[in-house]
Amino acid sequence: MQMLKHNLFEQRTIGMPASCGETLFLEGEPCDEVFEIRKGMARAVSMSREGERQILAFFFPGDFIGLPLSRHHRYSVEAVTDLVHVRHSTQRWQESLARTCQEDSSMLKSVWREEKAFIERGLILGRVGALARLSAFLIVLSKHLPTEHGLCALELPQTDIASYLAASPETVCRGLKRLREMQIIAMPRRDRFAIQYPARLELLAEGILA
Amino acid sequence: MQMLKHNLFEQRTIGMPASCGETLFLEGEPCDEVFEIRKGMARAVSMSREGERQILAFFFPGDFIGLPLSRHHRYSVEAVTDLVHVRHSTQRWQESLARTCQEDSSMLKSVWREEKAFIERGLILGRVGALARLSAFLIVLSKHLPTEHGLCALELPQTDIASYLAASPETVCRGLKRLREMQIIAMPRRDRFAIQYPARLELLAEGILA
DNA sequence: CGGTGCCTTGAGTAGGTTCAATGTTTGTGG
DNA sequence: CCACAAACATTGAACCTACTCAAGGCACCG
Repeated sequence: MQMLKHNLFEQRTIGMPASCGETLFLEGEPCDEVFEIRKGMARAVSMSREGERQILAFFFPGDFIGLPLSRHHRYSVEAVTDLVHVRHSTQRWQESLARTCQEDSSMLKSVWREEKAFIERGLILGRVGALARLSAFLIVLSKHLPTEHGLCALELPQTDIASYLAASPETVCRGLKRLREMQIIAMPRRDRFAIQYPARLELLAEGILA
Repeated sequence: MQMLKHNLFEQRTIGMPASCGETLFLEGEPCDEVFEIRKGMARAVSMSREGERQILAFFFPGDFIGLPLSRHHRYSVEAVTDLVHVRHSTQRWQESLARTCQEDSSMLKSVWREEKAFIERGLILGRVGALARLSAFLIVLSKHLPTEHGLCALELPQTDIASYLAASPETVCRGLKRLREMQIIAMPRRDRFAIQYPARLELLAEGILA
């Protein structure tokens, strides 16, 4: 295991806490720091001039965000849950990128993960039908969320899901209800869920099942 | 002007032609080459298992695509119009990135442009109302397309627009008609358009105007 | 115990999809 | 040069989904 050597940013530094709702950085601010999520969940938010809020992506432990690809941040990032994160100096990140990107591509991968998060939403929003979008989202979520006793912790207001899916909160609520009734997911509590029939959920996500 | 020195990829190499409809690379292929668009227009396409086709992004002259952020391409790229492009070795691209990314961020910018293309679609798909999405798309397009006599060359089938906007072709057609009737855009031919009232188009895009 | 924020449910409506038919443009071969 | 085919664009009508509006329920917090 030489992973540690390659990437300065993986370990070593001490995580800082941020509490639910806190803003890590704002759209338009200069890219001085790279943020690494260690624990919890964050959201990328974009605001149109008239205050229309859109959630562009969610980020999970291991993700690096606010990469200095442009001079200023193109989106704000807020903590969805309480989280632990690390701030790295942009300059050191860039140096480390220069150093490692000839040998391996571990740091380019972190660039990729940021990009992937945005592509993912595009793919989800491109689907027809609110149930298909919701299903696709749950599948993605379940791969990132910590699981215990077979239950995913869904510490995410439905309003956020709605904003991410470009749907109304009511539609999200009804969609979840529908999935429960179809026994495809279980939700013993509002903030816990389990996928009971992954195959059927996939079918829904692909728009095959009604 | 020291731009040329920084980035190996900007000039010098000879462009190769590709004709309308041609595939530059396929989803799943290894990232051996980086593609630079010199002239024309390309589209990123993703296929779901059942053959559901989605257009994820459009690319324009100056864009670098197929960046080696992951081992395999996450989307296919096809020529929308006849185009001229350059293929760079991934290895040399990476070396050049390592060399330049300490001094300036010109190459990181090209990473950013790829990412931006995906974010852009997310922002557009997040809007409510087909007219708003279409308007937002036209605004973006008009900034990229070559203009002559005040007319943008829209060498883009409406079906592609529909796929990009996650709408049916009929809706796109009716939307364009509506914009023409409102005198916000002019379309003397099917493949030419001009924005007559940018301000009103923006309002539509923001969902303010009906 | 009352408040506040979020979730849930219902009813009515508007907007977009689908289906189907027609029109237009482009390219091809006679 | 014309005729025909294929692909794309346009239009209308019926249907249906998801949104809006509005009211009530639940849970957490002081």
